[in-house]
Amino acid sequence: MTSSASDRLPSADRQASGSGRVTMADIGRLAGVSQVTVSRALSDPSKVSAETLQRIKEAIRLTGFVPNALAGALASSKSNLIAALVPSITNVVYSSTLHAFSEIMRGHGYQIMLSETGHSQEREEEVVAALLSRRPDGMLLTGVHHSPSVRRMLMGAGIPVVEVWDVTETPIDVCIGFSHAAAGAAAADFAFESGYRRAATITAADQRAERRRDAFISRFNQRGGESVVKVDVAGSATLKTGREAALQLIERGDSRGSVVFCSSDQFAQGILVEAKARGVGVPSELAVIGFGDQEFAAYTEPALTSVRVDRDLLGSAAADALINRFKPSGQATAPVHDIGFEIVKRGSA
Amino acid sequence: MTSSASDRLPSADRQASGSGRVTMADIGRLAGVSQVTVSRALSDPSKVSAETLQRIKEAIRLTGFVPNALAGALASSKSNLIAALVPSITNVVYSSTLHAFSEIMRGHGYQIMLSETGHSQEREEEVVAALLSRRPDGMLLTGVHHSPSVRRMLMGAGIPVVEVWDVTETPIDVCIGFSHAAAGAAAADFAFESGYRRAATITAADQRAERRRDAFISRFNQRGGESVVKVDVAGSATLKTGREAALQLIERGDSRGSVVFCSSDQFAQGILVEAKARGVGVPSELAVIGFGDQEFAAYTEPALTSVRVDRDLLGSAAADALINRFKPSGQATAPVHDIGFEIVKRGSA
DNA sequence: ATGAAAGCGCTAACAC
DNA sequence: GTGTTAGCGCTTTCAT
Repeated sequence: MTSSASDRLPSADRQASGSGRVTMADIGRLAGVSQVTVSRALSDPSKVSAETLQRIKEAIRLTGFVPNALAGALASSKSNLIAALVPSITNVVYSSTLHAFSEIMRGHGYQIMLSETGHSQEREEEVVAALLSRRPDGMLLTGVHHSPSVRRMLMGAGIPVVEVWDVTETPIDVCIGFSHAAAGAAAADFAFESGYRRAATITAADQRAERRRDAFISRFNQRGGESVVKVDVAGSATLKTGREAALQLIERGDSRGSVVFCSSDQFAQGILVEAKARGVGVPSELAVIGFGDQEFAAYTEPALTSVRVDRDLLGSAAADALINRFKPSGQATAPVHDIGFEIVKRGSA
Repeated sequence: MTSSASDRLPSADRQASGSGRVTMADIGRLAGVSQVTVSRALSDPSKVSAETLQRIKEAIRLTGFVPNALAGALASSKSNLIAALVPSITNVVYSSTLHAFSEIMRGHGYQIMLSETGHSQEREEEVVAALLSRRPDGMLLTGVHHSPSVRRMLMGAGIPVVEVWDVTETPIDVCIGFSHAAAGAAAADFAFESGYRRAATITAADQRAERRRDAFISRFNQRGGESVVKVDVAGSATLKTGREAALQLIERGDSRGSVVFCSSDQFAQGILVEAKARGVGVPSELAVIGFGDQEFAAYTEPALTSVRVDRDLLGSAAADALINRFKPSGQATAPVHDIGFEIVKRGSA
């Protein structure tokens, strides 16, 4: 009987009105109560008598009612929506942070609105404006370099904002990351102390990668290393471009004994492959330092020496910071949280 | 004067009211027009006189007004929100489809609400319900196997739904993908015709991968190949687990001359690395077929033979299908679109 | 425990 | 070209 009743519902017809049309008022009518009571039953069942609750639940089941969160958000000024901006979701480095972030936010009842900025500030401006119109309760930003306009919009929005993957003296609100300059310098120290006196860099078109590169070069020179060979790659880091860059280096002829500081493990793996294909020994003839310590880094041959960053922690700490800001007690979060990094020594350097 | 005026705005104070409090009515007051005129100026400037438009724009600039899309959506029953569900965003295979999809949707003014299902049907149910309450104008689903409850909710919602990465006789609405059974069988044909008579599979815990595996085995046997060695990996496909699986195969001793059909290029790369580390020749002693033809597949040593699927096309075709359904003329889209696949022969098999 | 009224900030008719 | 009047479907506040 129950199933046959629900089978007859008009909502089974997808091009027809559908459950989108059922409102709390309708449920109330079916359950013999007012619309507010339905609202209460859903937001805090303890405020409603057991029998009423039963009838309401039954009516919801029968109609396939789905509450309209848009209306709820408008009335309560709480959207339960979080906007998240990443340079690119196809880059594991960012998507893993996003994953960790959204898992936690989801657990607290928040939905994620995602947008990619593609490393472009203009794009970020458009996207931030569009997202803010959706009245998110909070926002996740990647990086700390934003246009004045973006900063203004965000400050004006009056919502918690977390910037990840970098640190700065002037966060918009909360900021969780590490110093890319420090990472580059640490890599240079590591290289120098491992005995290398010649070095090269392979860097993708990413602001943060460029800061690591610059810090690496400056520190390496400062400690007395030879002048560093700089290879900049236009797009993003791939195994392919890594191989090409490696080839460039190898063909220069003067790369023997160099250590190559890569802006990502993809590049580093490319060097490994190209070196193996050309019979160049790693690390004996060419040493490699990756960045990101991606999942595969420990399993290449030789295993990659890489700069490890806890990408998941970046995401989960960002989520925790937001959640914390939502509490009335909020504000307790430190404005800047440096999670640091670690150089993981393996076989490649 | 202009800048000093805006500098004094309360919206510059982030913990204060912020721009979130400015409404169209406020803008109207400042510009000396009614609220509706402001609404018109924003949605269709041609409906408003040039001078009025100017004053409205100025007022918006001064206040940092950001329209409330929540209210707009409620009033117009058009949210400009699209819900997208993927098993995992850290898997490039899915994130690239999502990327292509969201680029196009963004170009048409739609925002993406993202959720991960982690290959779990229960999880998908929760997530679909939560997302539907946000009244998205359309939804992207990965895969075609959904619980009855999900199908019911979606049919009831009366919005366009695109299922990607698979095909089925019974799509919820529109479906764009390819037959995994056909892909597995094609790989078996390829292997057999390449002369291999022994085979193995390495498969991650993914429904679609399992269907490819089963079809591979059944076709390989059917054509007279030896019984296929099946290695199933619990989690997702990584270089690490690929190496481990390869080791398992190699240590069995009877793998010489086998071809291994992998559920992803990550696995395939793992086999390559492990084989090289153990001095096992590829493809002479062990041949490898990957799946996905990821960016790196062409640049490993040897380059990977893999089943190529146009992941971007999957995303962009899905977006086009939705956009098309939104047009009054809509419905013209074919319910099922099989984009096929292609076996790319390289060095590994 | 439940209801009535007001209103969130917009868009959609319909006037003029 | 612009204003007025009604809602959209909820939550909030105040009664009862």
